[in-house]
Amino acid sequence: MAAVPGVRALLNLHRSVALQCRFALLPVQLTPTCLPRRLCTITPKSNEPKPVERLENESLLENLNLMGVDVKKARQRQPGVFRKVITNEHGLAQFLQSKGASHKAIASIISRFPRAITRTADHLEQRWQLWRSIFETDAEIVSILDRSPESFFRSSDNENLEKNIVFLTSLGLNAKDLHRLLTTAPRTFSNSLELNRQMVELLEDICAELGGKDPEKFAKAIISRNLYILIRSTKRVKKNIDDLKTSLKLSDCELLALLQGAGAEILDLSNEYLKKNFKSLQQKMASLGCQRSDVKKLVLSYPMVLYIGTERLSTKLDCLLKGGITIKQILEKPKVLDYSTQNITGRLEKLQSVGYDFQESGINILDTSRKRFDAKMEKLAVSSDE
DNA sequence: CAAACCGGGATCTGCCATTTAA
DNA sequence: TTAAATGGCAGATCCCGGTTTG
Repeated sequence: MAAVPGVRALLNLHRSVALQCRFALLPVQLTPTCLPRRLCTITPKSNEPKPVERLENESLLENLNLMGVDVKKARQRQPGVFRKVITNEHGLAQFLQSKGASHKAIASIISRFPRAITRTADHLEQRWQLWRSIFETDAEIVSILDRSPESFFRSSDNENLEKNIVFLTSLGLNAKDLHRLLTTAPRTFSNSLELNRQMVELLEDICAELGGKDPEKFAKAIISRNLYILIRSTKRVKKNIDDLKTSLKLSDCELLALLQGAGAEILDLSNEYLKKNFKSLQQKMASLGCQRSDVKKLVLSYPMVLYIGTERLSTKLDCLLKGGITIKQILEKPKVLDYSTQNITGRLEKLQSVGYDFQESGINILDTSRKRFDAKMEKLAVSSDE
């Protein structure tokens, strides 16, 4: 508002004074802080009060406070930043502002990832341009920074970022895939090229081991189906694949199909979670009189069932069964499990009120969008009136 | 035409531990 | 030795609608 330019002028003034002070103090400060430390290493007396080694940069603290940064939180995250002699908080703020970030967003970004203020203007511009090679607008980038400042700022290696983009493109991911990837899992692009490469190699190796003919295509398929895969550890992904294979007793061929299909989404579950969910799924199914083969069939046709937590899955199934649907029907049309228990419950009630017969009409009606469901309900209501 | 099939979109960071660099 | 860089982890679905099929 009206006050903003005034404040900024004040900040700039303050900044230039502060800089002068810092430079003026620099040679003077270095001597006394270094000297006692050296003495200490020669005669270490642990009981003596340690000389304060490096003080926090006072003008920096003041600047950040004025900018609305949550200094306490920031200090807790990255204390080292606060002892730096030269920082670029104003440069960063101006930069982000020029890209359309609000003051509030900027403060929040620095609060959550203080090291951002150590980046130079040139560096920032370069990194931004690299991101812009994937995004259409600055606004998209701003919203991601606001969501996850760490993804953008954690690495200062722009060259590595560039190599990642080249690498991912070389996998056959197109512009749209890259866009989705950077939007969804921005951390991927701050990974070292090596780390990303290792995951891709793991996937390709697995494909080859299972007798797949096109490992590159396989890796690409998994990445585009599971955008989080590259921010998982190879250890985790490998273990999940092994576990799936053994617990379901899958043939190579079945596993291959599962992984490059809907199963890709399941790979980034934590190892424990996957195991636990599989176990409880099996128990639940057994208690409903199902065979092992039923469980296998269910997982193969609808892998996301393993994504559902023990408790939730149990209540969801019970809710369906209580509504007059058989487990056999669920096995045939597992996608009904996609919907929330609340949603299912509501629909079951409505359907019951018009006397819908699941045995006769099937349960597909549960697996449909709200709009379509409501439209259908209206027709049913009319016909049941007559 | 309605029903069934099928894939996609939203979302997923913020912290801790270890290694590397200065 | 400190700070920076990097790797890793836990957490835990739901919904929509274009297209094909019958």
